[in-house]
Amino acid sequence: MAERARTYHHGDLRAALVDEAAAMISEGGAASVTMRAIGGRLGVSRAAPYRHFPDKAALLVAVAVEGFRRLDRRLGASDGAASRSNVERLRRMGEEYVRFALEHPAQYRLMWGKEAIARQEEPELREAAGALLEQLVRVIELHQKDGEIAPGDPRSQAYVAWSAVHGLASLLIEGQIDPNVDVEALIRETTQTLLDGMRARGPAGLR
Amino acid sequence: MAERARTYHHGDLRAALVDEAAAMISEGGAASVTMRAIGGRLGVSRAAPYRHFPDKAALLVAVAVEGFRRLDRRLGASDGAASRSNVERLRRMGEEYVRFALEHPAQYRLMWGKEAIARQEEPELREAAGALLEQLVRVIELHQKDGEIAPGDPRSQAYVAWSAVHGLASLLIEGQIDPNVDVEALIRETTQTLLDGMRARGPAGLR
DNA sequence: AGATCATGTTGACCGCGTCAACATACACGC
DNA sequence: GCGTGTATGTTGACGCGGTCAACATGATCT
Repeated sequence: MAERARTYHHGDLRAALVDEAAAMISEGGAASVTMRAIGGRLGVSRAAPYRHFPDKAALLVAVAVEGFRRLDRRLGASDGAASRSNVERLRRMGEEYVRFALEHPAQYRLMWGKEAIARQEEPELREAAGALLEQLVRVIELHQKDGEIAPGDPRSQAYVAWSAVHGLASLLIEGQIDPNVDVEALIRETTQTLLDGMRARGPAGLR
Repeated sequence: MAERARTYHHGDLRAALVDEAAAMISEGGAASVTMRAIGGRLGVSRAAPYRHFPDKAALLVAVAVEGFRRLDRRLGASDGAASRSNVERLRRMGEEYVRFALEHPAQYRLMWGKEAIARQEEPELREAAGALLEQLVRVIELHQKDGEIAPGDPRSQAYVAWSAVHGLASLLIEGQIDPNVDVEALIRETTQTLLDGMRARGPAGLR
């Protein structure tokens, strides 16, 4: 958007801070992000960020929120690319989800690292993650209409699906998976198992 | 084991440090663990821990390793409690896994927070997590023999199962799940979907 | 132009991880 | 029993990082 660089105090620090923090996270992990370093890279002083964020945690929250939004958009795009009413939409979303995490491991980690970020509920974060969930719910409802997924509360089904892909992404990112494993195959197997399970049966308990 | 308290320099600092760190993590989160604070609580000075761990990260790794071992034992116990050759073993393990995470959220988070702990591969951690995986693999092999789970590489199936429960645990712990949801029901639905999916079909791709 | 606000800078403080120098207690050979 | 060495613990100091307060300066509005 507005691209003016050098005339003002800085131009658009707030946005630059978020971008730069995200970049540093990608390059050197969250630990490498320091108020001094980020200021230095942007040519401002260490305390400048405090005019835009109350503290470092707030800046990191902004980066995490941006991450959720990017992921949200990406899943939306992948969904749009699927032929409409195609039963494979959910599968594609799941695969794209995991790929996103693999491409941006440090940021993805940050999106989940509430501990290091904020202890109280950040409404913006909650909201961004909620949008992701909503998107999932809608696709599941579509699949239900096609008879591709068993009837039942789409929200709890969405949680189940989210658990599966987030868990896999997590395992992969944290290096918990044997490097000899074919990652793409594992992603496919996970989504396949998930879809099979979701198709099988209604609420629970009846085997 | 050896329980002598007050005679020696300290008695058994190393173990006490790990215990105390784990306790502090439970109470106040990982951020509340500081070399000075932990020393204070144990009546030693801030530098004392350095006689037992090269740095703070190593101490935290020890706590994480202990977490993996506890979880491993707990799953083993829950498995033993199931009647032998019962097809419900995997379900029980999955449910116990999530419950463990809910009961020890901060420690569970630490077990996955490599970022904050160590960037290079900690063999001990890897090993402890590996034991967990092995246990899963064995149970899956059993279920395959019973025809309860489709044939296929039990290791990749184990990863799929692990993904599901770890993902759910993660969502729950990080508060990503609507508090109105019935957690126990969600746990059951997740394991049920997982089991249904694993029963359905072999390798992948054939629908 | 002058007042006012937004934005940025500098100096200082404090807590934390960590190392080096020093202290002490236990262990073992005589 | 007694020195001596090693394991364990303590204290002082350093540097880094987050943050606040006081100050500076560019922008904005009348």
